[in-house]
Amino acid sequence: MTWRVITRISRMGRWQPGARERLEQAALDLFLEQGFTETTVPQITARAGLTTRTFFRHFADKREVLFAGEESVPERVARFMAEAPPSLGPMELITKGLAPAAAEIFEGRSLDYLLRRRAVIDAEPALRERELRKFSLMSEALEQGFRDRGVDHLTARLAAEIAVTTLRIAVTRWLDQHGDPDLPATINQTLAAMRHLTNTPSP
Amino acid sequence: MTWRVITRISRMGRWQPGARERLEQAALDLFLEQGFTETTVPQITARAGLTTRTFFRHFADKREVLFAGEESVPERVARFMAEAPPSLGPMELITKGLAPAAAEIFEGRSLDYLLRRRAVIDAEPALRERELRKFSLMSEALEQGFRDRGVDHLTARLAAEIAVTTLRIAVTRWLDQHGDPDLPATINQTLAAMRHLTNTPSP
DNA sequence: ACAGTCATGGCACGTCGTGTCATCACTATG
DNA sequence: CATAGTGATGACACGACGTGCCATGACTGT
Repeated sequence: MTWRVITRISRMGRWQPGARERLEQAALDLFLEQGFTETTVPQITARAGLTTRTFFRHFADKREVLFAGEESVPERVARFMAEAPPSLGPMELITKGLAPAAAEIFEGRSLDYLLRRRAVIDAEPALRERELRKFSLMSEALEQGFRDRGVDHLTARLAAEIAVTTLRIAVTRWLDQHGDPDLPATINQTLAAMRHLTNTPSP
Repeated sequence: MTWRVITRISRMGRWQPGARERLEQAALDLFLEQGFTETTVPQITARAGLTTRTFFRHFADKREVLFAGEESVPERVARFMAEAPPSLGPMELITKGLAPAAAEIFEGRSLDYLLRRRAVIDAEPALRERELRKFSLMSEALEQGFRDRGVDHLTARLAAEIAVTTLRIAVTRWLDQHGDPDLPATINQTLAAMRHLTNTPSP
């Protein structure tokens, strides 16, 4: 019963477990209901049964509540690349590793959650900025991973950006199609299109 | 009615002309002296001889003062692509058009200004976010331009991202080398490296 | 000379994000 | 069982950001 939940939260408010998750859920719901800008932090914390100050202990700013868990992406990327066969060149590694890596990163989040989250982000330029930064951090981790594998600076940077760009476009297409071809398949399709485009001879 | 336009432009302000430019100069100087976060808007306006309220009439927020003039980039991109020979494919257009287009966009700004501006942006994550957004807007304009030339949706998106990525990396390298090989040459080098990377066969 | 236009000045206000200290539940230790 | 320690939360103050609103004064056109 909603009544019981609310009562328990309001009564035992202090130290109820899952504060972070409650904040994420309340924030996403409110952003969908009334928009990101129109939602204040006190509104989020009130729905989660917490105080404003606590919100900023869990998230650096109001936008970060939509990007929880992504801070581990760079180190996961680094581990993934360190474990890959050293013989693989940059483009080979992207071709063979991007799809499984992306599948690992996105596992555990439902398609419905991803779609609702994207709707909020796409509606707010400030949130799109933050999302671009997240991808940028991922690109930096990729670049470092390539360099650790002996790839020269420029090639590492290019390969990292190509990988992230492909992933971003593939995820967009995947969500546009409501997940119909699964993400790995969409990534490989996008990679194929990228190859075809860049291999076009210029007469 | 050309004389009317000129008159309006020459009358830039209530007391002293060039309010916008003074704000940009004061902001860049202060950001370099004491950092972006440590600089308040009242400090900028005090140095420029204006008030806080006036700052936000010229710039949407504190970060935008470093990106003045870039709001015209998307439409300039659109015009550039509309004027290009329709026979050129996406990759041909990038190969032949990116360098001159970039040269046009960056003309009139001194290398010293660009280097100091980059130092400020690189030191502040919030400013890097905004810069990523500017490139994203440029990419959207490019994508629309490709689609207007009859390119399919996915290829247009890929080509736009490749062009922007190449430009970004080339500008970074160009500034790293203090402008030694000029920007068009650096862009073409970067494009060559991109071609070489993506054309690598995967055994 | 007169009225209109427009950038600026000035003020109030809500929101964001942080510093600081107090409070309370849980835990370890004796 | 008592006590101190730990760690998350509550509560308050505060500066900075950004906006709405109206007043002011210089310039423009008639």
